[in-house]
Amino acid sequence: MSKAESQFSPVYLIYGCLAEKAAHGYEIHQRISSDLGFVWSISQSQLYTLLKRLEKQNLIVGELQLQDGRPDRKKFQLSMKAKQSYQAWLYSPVWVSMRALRMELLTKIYFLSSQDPDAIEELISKQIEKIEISLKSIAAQKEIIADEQIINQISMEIKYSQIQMMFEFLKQFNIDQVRR
Amino acid sequence: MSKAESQFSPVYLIYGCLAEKAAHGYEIHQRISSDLGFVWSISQSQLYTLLKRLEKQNLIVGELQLQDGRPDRKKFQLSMKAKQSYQAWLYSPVWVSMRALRMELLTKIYFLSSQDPDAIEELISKQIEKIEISLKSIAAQKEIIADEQIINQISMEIKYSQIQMMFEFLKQFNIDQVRR
DNA sequence: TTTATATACTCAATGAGAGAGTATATGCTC
DNA sequence: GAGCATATACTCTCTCATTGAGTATATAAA
Repeated sequence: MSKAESQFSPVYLIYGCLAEKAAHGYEIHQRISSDLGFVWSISQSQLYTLLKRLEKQNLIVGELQLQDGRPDRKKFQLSMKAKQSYQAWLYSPVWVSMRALRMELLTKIYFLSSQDPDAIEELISKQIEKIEISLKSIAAQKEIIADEQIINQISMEIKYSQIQMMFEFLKQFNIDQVRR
Repeated sequence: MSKAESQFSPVYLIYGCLAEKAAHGYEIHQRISSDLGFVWSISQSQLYTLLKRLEKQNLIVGELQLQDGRPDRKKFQLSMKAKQSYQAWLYSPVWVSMRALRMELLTKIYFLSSQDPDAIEELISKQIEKIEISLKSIAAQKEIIADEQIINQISMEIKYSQIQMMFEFLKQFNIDQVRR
């Protein structure tokens, strides 16, 4: 399980927000908290830290806006590179783990629902395929480790049931729910 | 969800190993990888970093052993304080989240199975109670957010199903499996 | 003879995440 | 009209998690 596969940092959450329109930190945080508050919980400071890092890496570009009566703020836009990596991310199914399926896949569906609702169906069917393959490989692994430490076996059993559950869930997922 | 409730760092994994006998880093890593490799994946360097931190905080005490033909090594023991916190941890049910139920609870069961197998039953029944309460509160929350962003609702739905699954799993858990 | 594996640990660097702090304006209550 | 909470907007510090690569020696396998 490589880093790229297993780790999903909130970077794409920022990209997703900025893909629709340039925004400043506070605004992004508001949106995430209200629309995805049960999927992600990201603190203000964490978000700002992340924005700074992305700006330093030239993945997003900030422009300071002076306001009076209000604190100044910095409006961010996606760089070309970030735009591309966001697009690639948005349309591809996630690595099969419960965390990714719950957090990352739902996030993709959320952004697709306002940015490209017609693509949701295909994403989900690609995801279902990927899960199917994964279930088979977990089943095979279960056989292999049948003589190992019982705790490992139980752990794998639980993992299997969870993914199976997501499999069923996605198969009967009603796309109209998330269409706007 | 406070840090203490939600975060389970591998610290207790180390405590659990050292509770049985003093050991050095390499040994601990071997044991975790083979017995709990599907539950945890912790790199060598992460383990050594952690050992250093715990030693610095006087939670474990290390003693350098010079070897010839082999690299020197450091044998660690639990401090009194760590022993107490380990005992308290070992017998209490975990915070209800999938991650904790899969990783932390199984780890407790694993250590109990060699350190105090008779206590497993009570731990599981306490855990079941705790899950029951949690399921009720999630169900109530589902009602409350029924008008919120659909993605949040779906996320909560998934969470509920997962925990329900663990609930059923624990209710029919056969303790003899893990008894030695 | 070379190469992989086992033993044992170090170091550097990045990233995640919590927590508290700063500053100003508006609205609301007593 | 005095005080107090809330909304706007962002900063700073610190700890801990995690990866990746490197060091050094001995033995077993090819």
